[in-house]
Amino acid sequence: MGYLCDFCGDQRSLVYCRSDAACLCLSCDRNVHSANALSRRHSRTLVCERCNSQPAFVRCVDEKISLCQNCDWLGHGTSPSSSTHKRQSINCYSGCPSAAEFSSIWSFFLDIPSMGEACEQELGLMSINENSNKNAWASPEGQNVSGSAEVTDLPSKGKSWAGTSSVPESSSEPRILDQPPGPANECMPKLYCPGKKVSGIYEDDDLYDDFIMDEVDLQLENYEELFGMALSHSEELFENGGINSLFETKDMSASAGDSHCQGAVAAEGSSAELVNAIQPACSNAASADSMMSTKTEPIVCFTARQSLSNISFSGVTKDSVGDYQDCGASSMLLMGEPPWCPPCPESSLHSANRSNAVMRYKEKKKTRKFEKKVRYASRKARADVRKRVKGRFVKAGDVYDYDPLNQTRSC
DNA sequence: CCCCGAACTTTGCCCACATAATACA
DNA sequence: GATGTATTATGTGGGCAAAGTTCGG
Repeated sequence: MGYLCDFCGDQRSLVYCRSDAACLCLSCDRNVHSANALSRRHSRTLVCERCNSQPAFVRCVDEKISLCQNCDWLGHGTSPSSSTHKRQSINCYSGCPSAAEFSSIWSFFLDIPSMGEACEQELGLMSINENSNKNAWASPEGQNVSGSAEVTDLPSKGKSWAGTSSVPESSSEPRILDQPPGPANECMPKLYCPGKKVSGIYEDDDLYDDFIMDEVDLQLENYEELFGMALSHSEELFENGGINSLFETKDMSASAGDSHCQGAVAAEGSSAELVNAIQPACSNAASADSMMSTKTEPIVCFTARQSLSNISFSGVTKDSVGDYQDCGASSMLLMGEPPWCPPCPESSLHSANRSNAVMRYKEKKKTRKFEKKVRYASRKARADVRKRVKGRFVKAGDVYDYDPLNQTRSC
């Protein structure tokens, strides 16, 4: 990734696609992401104008520059003078927005010289016809209408998510960025802690009042049919790094009963408000891989499409649930109760069912095959016939204790 | 309920080498 | 820009050791 478009190698890259881990010019962005419904859902954002390699996460109003989290910290976190710069979070988009629509997403859109030019050239005649589905266009990562939100504390010091595995967070609630980046990752867990009133996240959002996973029948018995349909899709998403579901905890049983803060939830819903309310925890977030590698903070990102009473989780399959190690997320899904939901009497009524569900889940997981994907069949073929000593390859001609071909030993 | 040790399970590393990827002329 | 050569990086599987987990006393 660099200054030039990863696709055409000709134009300047302006947009970063996390799913493709690619920097693209507007023209290629449109071409690539109008190919099919899946690619259209790829979430994109601006490229950091400083390092030109990472997705921009915030825009410095004073400097008129879009920055990734790392560059933001380097630029604003270390210098007292620049730390007071006003910054806006940059939100993601999907679909193939027109110039006007870009402007509505990013109020600063036309302030970006290269964007303005490119836009006139490349997007002038574009429309959003193919995005008749508002959801595809509506920011899958939960930007608000303006497409940008002023934020205060940006995750920062020592938490460069670009290079490490921390997860940046942002809030849908506009906040002023008048302070230097503070300690990272403080906000995200708090956002979803039960019992903690999170200002701005829930209070203005009626939808959230109804967003209770218990209403969603996500019992284990259903997960086959629930996830089955998403299987192929999710595989592609996982392969492409376009992961909507990011799970990372170790112990399902522990987290299953854990009502305390288990992580962030990002959702892409039919309701923009819902989206706004919950997705920002992961919006503008680290690339999927960095999120995946986050060991310290359990992260749950799911995609809810459709009404709340009929949520499906794209990107979450029965396998992906298991693949991510019995995590809080899977338990959440399987138990039909969000991890941030405080214990309540009703939930105890279902404890028996839950135990059964967990048991069945564990058994299923036990028998599940972890299929390894072989990238180079030729290498596999060679490895399959290579002689070994205690499992290790040996030089040709050396004594061996295992020959896969005839299961004999030379010594 | 807590602690300890044994048994069991999971994870990650090692090896050689063909081949893919990259750099350079 | 196209081609050829040299160098570097990658990936493949079975066995082992270490780490982690479970379970019974």
